[in-house]
Amino acid sequence: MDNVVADLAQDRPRLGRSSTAERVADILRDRISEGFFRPGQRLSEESISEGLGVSRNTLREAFRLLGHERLLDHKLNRGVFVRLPSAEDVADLYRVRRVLEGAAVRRGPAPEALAVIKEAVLDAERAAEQDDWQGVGTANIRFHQALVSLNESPRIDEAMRQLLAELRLVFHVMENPRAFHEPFVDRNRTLLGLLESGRPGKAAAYLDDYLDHAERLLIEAYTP
Amino acid sequence: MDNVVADLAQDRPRLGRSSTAERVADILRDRISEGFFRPGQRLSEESISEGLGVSRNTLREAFRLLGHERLLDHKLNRGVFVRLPSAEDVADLYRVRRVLEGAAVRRGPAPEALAVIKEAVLDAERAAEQDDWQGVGTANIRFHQALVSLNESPRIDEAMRQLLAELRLVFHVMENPRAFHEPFVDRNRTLLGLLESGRPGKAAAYLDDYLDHAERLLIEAYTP
DNA sequence: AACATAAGAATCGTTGAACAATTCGACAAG
DNA sequence: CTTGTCGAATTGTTCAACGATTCTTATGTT
Repeated sequence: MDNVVADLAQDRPRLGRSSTAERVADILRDRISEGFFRPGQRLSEESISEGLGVSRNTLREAFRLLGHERLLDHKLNRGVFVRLPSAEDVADLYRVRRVLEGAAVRRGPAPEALAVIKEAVLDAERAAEQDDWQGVGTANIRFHQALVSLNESPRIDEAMRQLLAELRLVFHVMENPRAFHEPFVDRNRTLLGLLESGRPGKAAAYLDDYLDHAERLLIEAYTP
Repeated sequence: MDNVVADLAQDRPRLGRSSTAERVADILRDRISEGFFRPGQRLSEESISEGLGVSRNTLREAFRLLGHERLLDHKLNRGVFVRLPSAEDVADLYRVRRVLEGAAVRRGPAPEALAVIKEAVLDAERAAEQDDWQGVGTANIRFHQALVSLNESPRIDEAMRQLLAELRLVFHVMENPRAFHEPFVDRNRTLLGLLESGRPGKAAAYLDDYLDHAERLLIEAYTP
């Protein structure tokens, strides 16, 4: 019985998990992430509150939440816009990635975490074989999220989630995001191998080169 | 003329920089940081909105902002409380510090950034001589903020600001926060020396030990 | 006396309307 | 072509109201 109680305690955070504003934020976050709302687009309070059937006040609370996640840009008296990251933003996002992912691989893999990473690599390879580049993209995101989870820090996991959501904004203004993901299917496989072989230094060096490559490719293809 | 326009563009972010909700959030953030509102305390919407002369809706927007900074805890239908970090939170904060500060020292110092760090060390030493432990605390915070700035990443700077604000919550529920800061005046000096001598590896190792020490001390003295 | 239950008060969540403040485009004047 | 002015549209903020939820207190039962 104690086991049951302990297990249930895990779900406790999900209990408070519902206010209209937060649910609205969830919806908008999904819409932005899937590209329904394009970067740079203005989100009208009136039309969206009417469309979702919530009051303007509630919608504004949701806007604040997403603004803090850097998905929306709140300009005083002018409204909220889907964030359009600058080239400088992209550079900074990769600075953060180098720090977070670098620390992760240097730390070395924990057994279960490594299984999740391997799964992401396999998913990416399967999707690539079927020319499903959308699938490759999401698998790639899962890969890096799992990589960062090696730090075993909830706050770092959360920061990485936000970072990747922001990066997705960049992909949405690129011409052909598919071609961009292509070379990294193999590189993920290689990085996984280095992790398994237990050579943190080697893996970290490879990761640095990996991220340099990705950033360069992204900046080139990026037209803000 | 083009120069003038380019220069002015720098100030553009400051233009949007004021809405009542944000100013309210600034006030509350200061009050929390200085300990006027204690961790665990509930902040009544009615009394605070009346006290500040703003409407409940505006106050709630401010609450959302601080909630996202982990300074407030928003419990559905029960109100907002000043966050009271758990021991697990403290452990996680130090995990993040190890990553962010570790990456900073490994990267090695830039000349001007090093000047800011040195200034913080001197401030701490001066304050310590006068038994001004409040001053030592703020100087110590400046030291670590400057340290992290070696990463040259606005997002990491921002994350560190939030982290330190959260850590201040912990200090506010400790019995004697002064004694806690005392041993680190010297350690900051030592770490600075290692940075100047240009041995990133040595500095990183020392920092790890530094943070282990600080975390242990903090956990011991912490009564949540 | 201990406990469960139920009524009541207090507070939050959300809405809708209202008005002031600000932005933006159009158009007229210099 | 630049500058000033007007007006429509949108945001910023407030206010009042009501249902929903939590907390408190009183009541009754064993």
